Amino acid sequence: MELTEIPAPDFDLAMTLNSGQVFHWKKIGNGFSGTIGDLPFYIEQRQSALKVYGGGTPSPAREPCALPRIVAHYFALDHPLPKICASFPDDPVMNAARTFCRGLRIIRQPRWECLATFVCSSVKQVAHIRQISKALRERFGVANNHVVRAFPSAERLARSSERDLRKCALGYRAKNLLATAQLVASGEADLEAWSALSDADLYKKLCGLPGVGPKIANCVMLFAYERLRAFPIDVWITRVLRQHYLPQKKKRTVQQLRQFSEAHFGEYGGYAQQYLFHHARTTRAADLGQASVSTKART
DNA sequence: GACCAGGCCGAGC
DNA sequence: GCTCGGCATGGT
Repeated sequence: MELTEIPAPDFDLAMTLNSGQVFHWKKIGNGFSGTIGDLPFYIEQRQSALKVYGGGTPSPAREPCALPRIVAHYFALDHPLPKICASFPDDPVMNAARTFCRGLRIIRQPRWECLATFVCSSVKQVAHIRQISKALRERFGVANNHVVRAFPSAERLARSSERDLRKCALGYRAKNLLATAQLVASGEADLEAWSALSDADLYKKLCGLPGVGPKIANCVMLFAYERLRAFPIDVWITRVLRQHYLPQKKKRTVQQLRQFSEAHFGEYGGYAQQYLFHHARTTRAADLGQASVSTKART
């Protein structure tokens, strides 16, 4: 394995990998093992630098200096994070999230891997999505002699069956994953070509795929197409918006939440959303943990 | 052992 | 156009 070190200012590796945008990185020692596309990596953060072991076996097809570029691109180290955070609205909830999530970046994920993973994500907790990602990689991914296998291609999953996919604890999502894999494998859904589309057209295309609706389409736009405005609204964000931004006796409709968030969070709304999501989810989980501990102590 | 989870889809209004 | 139930499964 080659070892390189790359500068990574304004970046928190653990925060980014644990924020619920990517699900396959495994904590090992002081760092994380995972893949970027088909390449295996082990990455440790040392202050504002990353120590990168990786890329698997060096191949003549790849220039030696390519690895730092691949890593820096994946973690979007070129995103102007101070400017992005400064663009967030100035209010108590957003400010708390911004402070809590310092160094969190929106990763540039491979399109198919991101789409497939989020098709599997509906009404699943983050911990379970990780399990599904792992199961799919181990059952269908190519062995790479590494801790984490690469995500299986659309072609590979298209050749599987709903029965086999269900063995990865997918439940009813198996049918959608298979159908979407077949559309992508056949070329009918050309994920790479779609990167040239406008936000609105890309959104329509994604929503045309089995198992993809407004929420998952926005996740894929944000995490795989670098549409940093895209604002996925899941149960956590719905709670945040209803509690802190649009409190009202009469429940706001999903439509109202969409209109508000698109207008209110601006150019980097997707980043703001991710900060709000991760902060809400993490602090809520901590609260629940505390509560159960104190309950136990009392009984 | 309930309750909940990064929703989507078709059916019935 | 909108609301509502069904869908599988495991973590908390």
